[in-house]
Amino acid sequence: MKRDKPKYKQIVDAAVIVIAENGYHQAQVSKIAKQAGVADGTIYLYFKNKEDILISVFQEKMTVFVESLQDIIQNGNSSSEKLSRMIDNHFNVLAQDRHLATVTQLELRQSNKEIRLKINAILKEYLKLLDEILIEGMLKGEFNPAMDVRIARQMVFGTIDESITTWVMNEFRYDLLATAPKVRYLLLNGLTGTPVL
Amino acid sequence: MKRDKPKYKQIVDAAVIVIAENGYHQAQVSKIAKQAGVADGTIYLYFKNKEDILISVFQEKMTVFVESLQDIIQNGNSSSEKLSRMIDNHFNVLAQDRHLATVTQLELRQSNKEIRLKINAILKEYLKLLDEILIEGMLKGEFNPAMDVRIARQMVFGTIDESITTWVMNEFRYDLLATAPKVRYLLLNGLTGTPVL
Amino acid sequence: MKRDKPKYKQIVDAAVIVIAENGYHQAQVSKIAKQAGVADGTIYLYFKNKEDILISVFQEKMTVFVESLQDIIQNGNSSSEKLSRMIDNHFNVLAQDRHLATVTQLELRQSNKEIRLKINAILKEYLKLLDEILIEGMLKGEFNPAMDVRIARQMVFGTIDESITTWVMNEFRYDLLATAPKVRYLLLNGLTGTPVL
Amino acid sequence: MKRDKPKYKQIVDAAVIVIAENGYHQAQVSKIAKQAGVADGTIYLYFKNKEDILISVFQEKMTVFVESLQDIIQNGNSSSEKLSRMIDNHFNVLAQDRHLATVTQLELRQSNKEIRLKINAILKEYLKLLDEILIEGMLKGEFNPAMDVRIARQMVFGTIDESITTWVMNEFRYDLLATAPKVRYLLLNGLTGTPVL
DNA sequence: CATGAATGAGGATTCATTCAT
DNA sequence: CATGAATGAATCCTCATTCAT
Repeated sequence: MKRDKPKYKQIVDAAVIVIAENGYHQAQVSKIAKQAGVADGTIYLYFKNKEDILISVFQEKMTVFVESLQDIIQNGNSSSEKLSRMIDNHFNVLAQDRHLATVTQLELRQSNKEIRLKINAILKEYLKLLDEILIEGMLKGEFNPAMDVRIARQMVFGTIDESITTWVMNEFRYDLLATAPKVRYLLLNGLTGTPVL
Repeated sequence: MKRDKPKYKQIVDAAVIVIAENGYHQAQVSKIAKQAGVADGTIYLYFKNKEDILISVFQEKMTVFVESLQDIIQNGNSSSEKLSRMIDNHFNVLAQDRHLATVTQLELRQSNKEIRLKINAILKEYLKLLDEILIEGMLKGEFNPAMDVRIARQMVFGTIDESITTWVMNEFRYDLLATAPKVRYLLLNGLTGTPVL
Repeated sequence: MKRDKPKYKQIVDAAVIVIAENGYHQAQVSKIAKQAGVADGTIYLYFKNKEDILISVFQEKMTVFVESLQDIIQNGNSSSEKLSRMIDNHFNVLAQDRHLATVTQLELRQSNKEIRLKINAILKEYLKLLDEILIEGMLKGEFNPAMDVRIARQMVFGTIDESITTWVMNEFRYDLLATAPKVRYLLLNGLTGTPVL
Repeated sequence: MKRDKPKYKQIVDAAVIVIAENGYHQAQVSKIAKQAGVADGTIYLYFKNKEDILISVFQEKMTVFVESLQDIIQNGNSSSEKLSRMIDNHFNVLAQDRHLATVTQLELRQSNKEIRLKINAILKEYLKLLDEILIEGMLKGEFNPAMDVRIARQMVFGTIDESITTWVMNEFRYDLLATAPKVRYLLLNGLTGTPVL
């Protein structure tokens, strides 16, 4: 499997650095090759084309999220606790790797529709796990049993995503982690803090 | 004022169509000119450069949102009603113009950092109005007076944005408008539906 | 005759200023029109095309040189005195109008071969008068009767031209007029200062 | 060193031909590439941009002049002999390569100020060698010890330049080489042929 | 496996000129 | 006579990808 060869990871990591430091549109294949310490042509022994590199970057990094989330789901207690830990984990990973945060929140979104669709397909696995938490919570009565799961998932993910993107756009000027509990609280209770009928 | 001349609007509208139908990176100036029914050079009598066209597209269309929202704020009753109407308005405008939805949710985000920053600056005005609604609601006791407005705003906008983007990515396959009341309900009440302490 | 109409001269003078201040390649028709205080289209009521403007500039200004030289030839005494006065005149006119010097020595030479050929045709009249002085001097025995007039003319004109061009290129940093007598002396006596057999 | 690679010279030579045959403003990069037998993109592996090609053309060809002149200075006897050989050499090189003559005398002068300044800097080396000959001759008493070297240099170079430019403009219709000894004679003895006091 | 020199398609922008008013 | 909005042709350069070594 090519994904186990050392140069594969070498190139993926080089891509993250190059994209974070130069921006999506200035991340030429030759720059990535140089950063990875290989020749331009070598890239094409491990990746079909440039698009394949970008998607692989997302895939490799997403794996970390998915695995953490699987662990959280298996070892958590209540659904709201799982949700909290999912939020914390999401914020933590990106707060600790600003290169990665820049790449996922800003740069990779500049890719064309085709790539974005493939990225979204990869993201789906993560969102499916989120759905699991939500559904479990609904069944258990922790979450509103009448809510639309899709909308709920979009609210959770959209809020997290928007928060982190804003943080990146503001050049990491404030403490992202302090935001996590507030996000959790607001997602659970909504704007009113008490149910509106 | 050039922005009042008919050709200005003609070109902006042409740009929306061309970008929606061809994608951001395939939206050449010559295509926009052709769609607008003017010569390539005419574009440059109304716009400084291609970037200026793209920003103007966003600005012109954003004006519709901002003006509607200003109207909603002035004529609405309760804060939660204003929020509801804001959400409805946002969904309605884009549900009725799929070209525009494609452009704002997918294509325009492929632009480079410079353009994105300018787009974000325009967006701020809209978000400021959203903040007004939220703050008013907190003062009136309709919204949780203890909540962090920034996070609340990110939740509202992030949820709306994520919902619409998903709809566009799924190629408009379901009824977006049916989503609006659910989004409203979930934003107000949160996942639990009852306050969690 | 169009050349007697006030706007004709107005445009020619505007062209000199615009070319001197912006350079040949930045001297657009619209800039010349603006400087002349007329509309772009008006230019074409007085000139066939842009090339026609440039040639007219040279022609109008060359007239000054030619008329002065005709006067010098008619009123001078010895041939070497005529030559001296011709040199002085050439240096004087350009020393007093740095815009004109910039235009004739640097900017107008950036024009294409076609224009340069037409400019050279206009220059010929001036060079013919120079030939007259030289031939008269040869007949009178003031100048070497055995010399090749064409080469002699090229030496005189080439030396003057090179001197003035160097002065313009050095941004008028030294006194051009102090150069005139030295040029005259060297042209008459050559490098040796005494005849070489 | 890129300048030693065969393609470098190949492209420079192609540029001379293309410029000579099509004129400066019609010498597109793609034409030069085609003439050189390489792809357009290959040009940019050897040259930074089009301006770099043009300057390199002048530099490469000027090197021939400078090296010949250095040889002449080292191996010549009297100063006037060195001057004669310098003149002969200048005329010879251009008489034998009409493409080059067209390019240096007419086409390259159409370039913008930036390029012209760089070309002039290259030319200075050549003129410095000319100054050496003149100064040596003054010290030895072969040339007028009282003359202004700058003016003398301008006379020598201006005369040669004017002669060759005229020849090119007249489309090589007469024998340039026959001109060389006359130029030499006139430069040394001046117009009078006998000293004027 | 690895290299890196070579390829060549593709697009924003300027500006001389026209012509309806 | 005068205007100035509109025209549209024309070109340098980048960079993903290939393939001979």
